[in-house]
Amino acid sequence: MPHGNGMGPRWWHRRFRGCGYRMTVPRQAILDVLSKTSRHLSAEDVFMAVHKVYHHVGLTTVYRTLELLVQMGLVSKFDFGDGRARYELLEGSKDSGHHHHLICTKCGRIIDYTDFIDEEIKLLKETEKGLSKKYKFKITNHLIQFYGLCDKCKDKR
Amino acid sequence: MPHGNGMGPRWWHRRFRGCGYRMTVPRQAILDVLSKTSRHLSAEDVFMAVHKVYHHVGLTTVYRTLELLVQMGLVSKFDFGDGRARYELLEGSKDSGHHHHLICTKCGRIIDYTDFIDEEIKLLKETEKGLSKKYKFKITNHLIQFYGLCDKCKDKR
DNA sequence: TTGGTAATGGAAACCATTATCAATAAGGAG
DNA sequence: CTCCTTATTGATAATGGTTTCCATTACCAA
Ligand SMILES: [Mn+2]
Ligand SMILES: [Mn+2]
Ligand SMILES: [Zn+2]
Ligand SMILES: [Zn+2]
Repeated sequence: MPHGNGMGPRWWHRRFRGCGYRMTVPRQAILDVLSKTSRHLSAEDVFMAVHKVYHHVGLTTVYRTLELLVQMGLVSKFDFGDGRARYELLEGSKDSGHHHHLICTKCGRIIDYTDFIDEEIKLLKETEKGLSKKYKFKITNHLIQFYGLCDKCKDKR
Repeated sequence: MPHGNGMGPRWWHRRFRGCGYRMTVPRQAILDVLSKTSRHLSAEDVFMAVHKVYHHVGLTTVYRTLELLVQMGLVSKFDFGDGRARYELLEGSKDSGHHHHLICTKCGRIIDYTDFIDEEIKLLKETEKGLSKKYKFKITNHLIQFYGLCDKCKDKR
């Protein structure tokens, strides 16, 4: 499900320059790949996709760039328990684009959902307030994942 | 914070035998270590603790046993993002003992909390209901972690 | 166009976890 | 208690995702 939000090469370029980074061919290519999928790609997935177009881009650069993008807040990094990190371009600036995951423990399918985010955010606020008071802990982020069986795996066997 | 709930060597022995497994010295030792701490130990942590008493127990066995305990439902396995799995004995049988985590992104401190579990469970139920309907997804488990700064790290710098 | 330096990529290192396999020992039968 | 079956163990090697190294390349401000 390729998206066509307002972001693109020009925007990224500005963003990079604004942070004092250079916009390079590998970085551009990696962002292109990420922006053209709604799947949760591993570093190697990204590498293979980029490699089809730019044979010279190395896996090391993919790792480095993904880490940079995460650090810049453009990309989220997840661990779904399959032994490799998975990356996903954050759409929209700031908090829009934030979502949670349903993970099928049988086939590994990942489902993004945003439907109930509002209620979860409310819970988050309350929890944050309570925990801040009790543990003097300043919450800056959260991770919520549900595990179970997807429709395809639920029935058979 | 060593706990003294109703479980112990005898109980574990029955549990193992009930599953058709043998109760061995390494397994006993690993359970002892896990039951005497409230920290979230890595496999190597467990190995080192066990090694002090039983020099002959190998790291491989620690990994194998921890995996077995997870699979038996006696131990939870977590990923706090530091590149190694962390294990924790589940106290109480069944769902009691279930809790969530506050993770300090600066010093790595982990705080268990159960205070707001009830509200989260309520949210979970609602979410589960909604998601089941919309995505035909059967939720069996969930992971909720809050990231931020602990009281010690919040202030300085 | 050029120079300073950030960025790159191939290879090697790293490191948590897993696979191998011969030796060991738990525990049921007798 | 002893024997026997076989689950379990542990030293070692292998695996595989991620990082580190470092000489080379190429952004981009001047
Ligand atoms: Mn997602
Ligand atoms: Mn815990
Ligand atoms: Zn599935
Ligand atoms: Zn801290």
